[in-house]
Amino acid sequence: MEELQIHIEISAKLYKKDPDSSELGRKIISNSIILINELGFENFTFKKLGVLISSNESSIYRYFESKHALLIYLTSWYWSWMEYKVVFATINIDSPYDRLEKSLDFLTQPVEVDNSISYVNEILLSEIIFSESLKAYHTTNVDVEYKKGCFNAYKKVIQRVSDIVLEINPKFLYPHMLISTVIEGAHQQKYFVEHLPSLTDLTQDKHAISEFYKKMVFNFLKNE
Amino acid sequence: MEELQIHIEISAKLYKKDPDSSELGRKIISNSIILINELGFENFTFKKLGVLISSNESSIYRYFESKHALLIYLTSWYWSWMEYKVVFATINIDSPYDRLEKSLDFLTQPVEVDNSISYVNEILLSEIIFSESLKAYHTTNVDVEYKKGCFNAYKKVIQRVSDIVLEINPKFLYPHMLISTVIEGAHQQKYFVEHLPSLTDLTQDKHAISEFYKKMVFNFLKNE
DNA sequence: TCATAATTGATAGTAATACTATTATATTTG
DNA sequence: CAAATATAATAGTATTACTATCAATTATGA
Repeated sequence: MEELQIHIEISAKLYKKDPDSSELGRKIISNSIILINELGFENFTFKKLGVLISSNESSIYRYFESKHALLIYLTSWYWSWMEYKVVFATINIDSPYDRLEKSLDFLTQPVEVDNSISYVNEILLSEIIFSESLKAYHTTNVDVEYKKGCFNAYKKVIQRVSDIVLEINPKFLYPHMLISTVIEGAHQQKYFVEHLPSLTDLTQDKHAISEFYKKMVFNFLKNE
Repeated sequence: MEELQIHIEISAKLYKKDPDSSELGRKIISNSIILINELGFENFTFKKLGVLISSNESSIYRYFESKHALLIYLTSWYWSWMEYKVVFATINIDSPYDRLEKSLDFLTQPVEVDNSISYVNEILLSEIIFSESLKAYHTTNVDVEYKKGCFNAYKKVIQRVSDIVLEINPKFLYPHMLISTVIEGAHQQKYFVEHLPSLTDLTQDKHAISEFYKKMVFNFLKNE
C-alpha cells in the first residue's frame, strides 16, 4: 500500500502534555512500545521507561498521568491509524463484499510491515494491541473513561465496518456485535495459540485465524 | 434442572490448603466471591477480605498464595461445575444439534438461579467469570500456569462441546476456536452492553447475545 | 543577547499493595 | 489432658504508583 505522510491526531483529553510536541514525548511513545512488548504491561513501569530513555520518571508523568493513560493513548493511536488504513484500502471499491473482506484482513491480522509513518513501530504496537489492549478497558474505571472518549477511536473503526455490513444486509440487527466479536476474537485466538493452545486449534498457518473469522462473517450474513 | 448433592473437586495444585476442608476456608471462598463482585478484582485484597470475614490476612495466605491463585481456583470451580451442568443437561439426548444448542445456552448466559449445591453463590460467581475471568490467564505468568494445569477445567468444557461439533461435522477444522470464540464473545459482549455500548448493539433483550452466538455457530456449521 | 519562561532532572517522600516472618493464642484430636 | 494444628496479631519488606520540591538546563521572543 502506498504511504502518505499522514499524521495521527489524538484527542487532547488523552494526555497531560502532547507527546508529539517534543523530542522527549516522542521518545516516551516509541520506547514505551518497545518496553511494554518486552515486559508485558503489568511489569512495565515509568521508572523502567525512564532508565531506558535516560530520562526521569517524573518527566514522563508530565506527559501521562499514569501508565494506564499511556496505554489508552497507544490504543487510540493504533485504532486511528487502523481506520486510515481501512479507509484508504477500500476507497473506490464498489462491492461491499470486497470492502468488508479487505477490512477484515486488516483487523484480524497482526501488522507485518512497519511503514514507519512516524516514530511509532507499528508491528510492535500491533503486538501490544493483540495481547494487551483489553487491559485498557477492563478496569474499575471504564465507565468514566468511556464517557471521556477514551475508546472513541476503536468505536469509529467498528462503526465504519458495521456500515459495510449494513450495506450488504440492511436488516441485519447486530453489525457491531459481529465486528467486535471478530476483532476481539482474532486477538484472543492468537493469544491462545501462543499461550493456551488447548483452547484453540493449533495451526501453523498464519492466516488460519483470519480466514476463520472472515468465513464466520460471510456465513452469518449469507443466512440472515 | 434437578439438583444432586454433587461435590466439585479441585486439583490440589490450585491451593496451599484445601479451602473446602475447614470453616474458614469455606468462608474465604464464599466471601471472596461477594467481595470481588463488589469491588472488582483489582480492588479486591486479602486484607479487605480478612476484615469482611473477621479473620486475618495471614490466615488467608495459608490457603492461597495470592489473590491471583484464588481467582484461578474460582474459575476452575466454575468450569468444573459448568461441565457437570452441561453433561447433565445433554445426557440421553440423541440429536447432537440439540445437545450443542443446550450446551451453548449454558455457556453464553449468566447464571440466574443459585442452586446452592454448596457455599458457593453461583450467580455471583458467574458474574465474576463473565467480567473478570480473562484476568486469570492474561498475565506474564500464563505459560507456567498453563503447564501447571490451572486452566484444565476450562479446557475440558471446550473439549466436550468441540466433540459435539465434530459429531455434527467430523471434517470441521476449528471446533475449539469456534467454541472458545463463542464463550469468550458472549462474556465480552455482556461487558460491552454494560460499559462500552458503542462496541456492540444495545439490546434490552436478555437472550439476544446468546441467540446471536447460537445462530453464528449453526450458520457456520451449515456452510462448511 | 539577555531575561524570562518553560522544560527537564534529581531527590525525597507517601500511601497502598502484596506479600513473609514471628510469636502468641485458640481449637481440635487422639 | 497433652500434643498437634490452626488461627490471630503484629511487624516488617520490597515494590508500585504516584506527588512535591527545587535545581539545572534549554528554548523563546523582545
